[in-house]
Amino acid sequence: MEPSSKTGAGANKARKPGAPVSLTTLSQHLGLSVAAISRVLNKAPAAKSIPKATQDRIFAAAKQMNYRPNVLARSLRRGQSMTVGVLVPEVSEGYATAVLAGIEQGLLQSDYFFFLISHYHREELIARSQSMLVDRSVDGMIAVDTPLSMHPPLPTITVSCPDEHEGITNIVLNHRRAAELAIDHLAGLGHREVAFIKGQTFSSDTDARWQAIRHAAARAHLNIDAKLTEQLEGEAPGHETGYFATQRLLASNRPFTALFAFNDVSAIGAVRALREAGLRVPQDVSVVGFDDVQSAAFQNPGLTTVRQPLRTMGMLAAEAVVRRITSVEEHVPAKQIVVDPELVVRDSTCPPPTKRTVKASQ
Amino acid sequence: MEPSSKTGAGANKARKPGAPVSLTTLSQHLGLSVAAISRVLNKAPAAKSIPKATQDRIFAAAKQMNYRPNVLARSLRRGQSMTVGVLVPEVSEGYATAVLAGIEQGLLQSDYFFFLISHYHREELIARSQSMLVDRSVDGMIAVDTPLSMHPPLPTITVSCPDEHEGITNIVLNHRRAAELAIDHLAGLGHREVAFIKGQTFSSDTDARWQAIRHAAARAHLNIDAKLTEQLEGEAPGHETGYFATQRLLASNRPFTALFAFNDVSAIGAVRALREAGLRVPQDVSVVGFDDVQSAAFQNPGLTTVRQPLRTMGMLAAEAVVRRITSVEEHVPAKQIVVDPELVVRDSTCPPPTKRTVKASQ
DNA sequence: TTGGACTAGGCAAACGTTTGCGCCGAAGGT
DNA sequence: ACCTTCGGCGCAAACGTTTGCCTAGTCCAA
Repeated sequence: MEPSSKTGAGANKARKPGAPVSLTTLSQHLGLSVAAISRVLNKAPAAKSIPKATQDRIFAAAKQMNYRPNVLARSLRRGQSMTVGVLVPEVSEGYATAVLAGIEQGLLQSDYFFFLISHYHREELIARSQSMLVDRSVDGMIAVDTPLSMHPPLPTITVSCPDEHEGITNIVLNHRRAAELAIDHLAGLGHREVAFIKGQTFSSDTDARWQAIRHAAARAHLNIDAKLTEQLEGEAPGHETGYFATQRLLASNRPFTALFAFNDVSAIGAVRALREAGLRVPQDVSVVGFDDVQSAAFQNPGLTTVRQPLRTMGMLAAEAVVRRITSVEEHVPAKQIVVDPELVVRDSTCPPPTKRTVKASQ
Repeated sequence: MEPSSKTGAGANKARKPGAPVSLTTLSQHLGLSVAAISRVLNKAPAAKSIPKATQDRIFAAAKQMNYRPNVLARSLRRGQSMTVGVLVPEVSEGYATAVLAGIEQGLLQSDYFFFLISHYHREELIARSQSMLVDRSVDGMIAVDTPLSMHPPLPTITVSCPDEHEGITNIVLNHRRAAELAIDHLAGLGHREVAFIKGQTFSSDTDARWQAIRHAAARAHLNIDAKLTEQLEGEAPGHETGYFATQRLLASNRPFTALFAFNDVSAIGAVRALREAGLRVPQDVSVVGFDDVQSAAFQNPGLTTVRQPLRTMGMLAAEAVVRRITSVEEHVPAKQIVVDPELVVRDSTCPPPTKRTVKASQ
């Protein structure tokens, strides 16, 4: 007649041995209601009224039967999936990948998983990805170098996306400082004729970086020759784009003693183009990259570059999005989080050649 | 009294304007049961008995109210989450990243999403990741260059994991052919003293590749000098490992005219070590890499390498795992899927120097 | 007139959790 | 003796789907 024995014996449904063990399984095993078990296992406040002895029984049974909560059911009920969506231009070498590594680390620390989608900078894919992620009930989003197409209905953090969406926190590099590091380095070495390669139009950092460069150049009394600025072209972010941009630069037949590329990958392409034109790096032309991707140190020559703390930026993004998801209070979130660059001097820069006879040797 | 008007007027619960629209919302709007709507929207066989006019009404309302099925509820009910888990050693430049790009593409084509976890080759992390993924109710798994710790209870595809787990399909390179391509290339150029850098012990390809190399060397009547074989050491898969391995090779003071590295990343490190020792690549020492990662072409010199179709391997893995998940019939799956390598000759290889005076110049 | 067969759907159970509320007994206060 | 207050749980609804089974009407043949 006592309820425990009744429920305990009332295990009318025999469990298949292979089937996963649910709260119901446990409740039959223990002669307790699923409610009680759920509360105890989740250490809910209501579990306070349940005596220690019972709690221990519950924990022991859960461990012994290897109970694993069904995340889908829990998510459905709780209305949060412990999942965030991550949008990147693409999974390849370089920028986004390094950030992604940081995101992964940061999210995993808080028990969040993520769905990854790459959109190859195609606008309709960005839109579609955003809504697919929402449909998948992610709790938030992180967008890396991605111009968001719609205003996201979820907590969202962007990395290097300067378009000012309302209520979105942007993780951004201190562009001004970055530009000054590179420009001052080159000017300090004595360079006066510096060529520039700007980023693709679709890349979110392009404008901000360029503004910063102009500012830093003016500050260093360095003249920017419009004829010595080129732009990365094409969708693919590979080395070729930098290679071609440099070829165009060389074709203009204006002499330059240094080149500041938009990123390391294009800088590497640039080095190749210079070399093919018979110019030595750094003796004839110094080259400065941007990002400090892993392979930058192992280029030949080792690439002088402005390091972005990419992995850190990813971690910051992850922490920020989790904070936004879990914070109940709606205190207005920071508009941006600024991280600082660092100049890494390697072997691709040196003082300019003393005689001014340098020219595309052709 | 008619049921339609009754249910239609019976919309007792007013929907919050911001709340997502569910089947219930639609059913109240249409005066139909959720069951009918679900069947029609899913084009279930039972929907056949529902007239075209009603179906059209349903579709129209779903579109107009922008109904999006709740994936969690659906997954819970159906018992499948349309999600697979992907295990990689780490998100960085090189091997795993390229495979990952293929996996992403392949999965997205079939409307599968994926959870990504990297384990940094740490055994306890592999075990933990595997069970976390199972807890997240993934429908299957793909493991890239990962020694699985437990036999997975789910459809699983591995990429380059030769440990023979029962019922697992492994995507694998034709190692024999790969070795022959490289060895025959070097032997054909006239190299007789070839150094080798093997992979880290934890890397799944290491053994198979080394066997294949020995076989190919024997076939080409090329002697393998045990003193001229080194191994990558350390956990991190960066360029440094190749750099240090090459330094050890040089320290042995045995002359060699060519070096076959385990992968491109270590080959790049090797080039730097050689250069620092005063050796020119390729004039003094030819270097052959493996993988053909994106930056290989833009090394200086451009790296001769054995290309693995990494992206394709990822796509194959994705397609295979989807096939395994969705196939009802339990026909024994293929043990492995073999893909073919390709030799990419660039500028890091040439015939050996004619005079045999080459030696570590120090 | 009865009995299929077909049409057009509805009911309710399930999937596994979480959680608001309620119930019962015992202890304690007045 | 009665009321209150806990302690120790249990009931059942809810999250949003999917799906096996049912019903109510209609049409047609026997």
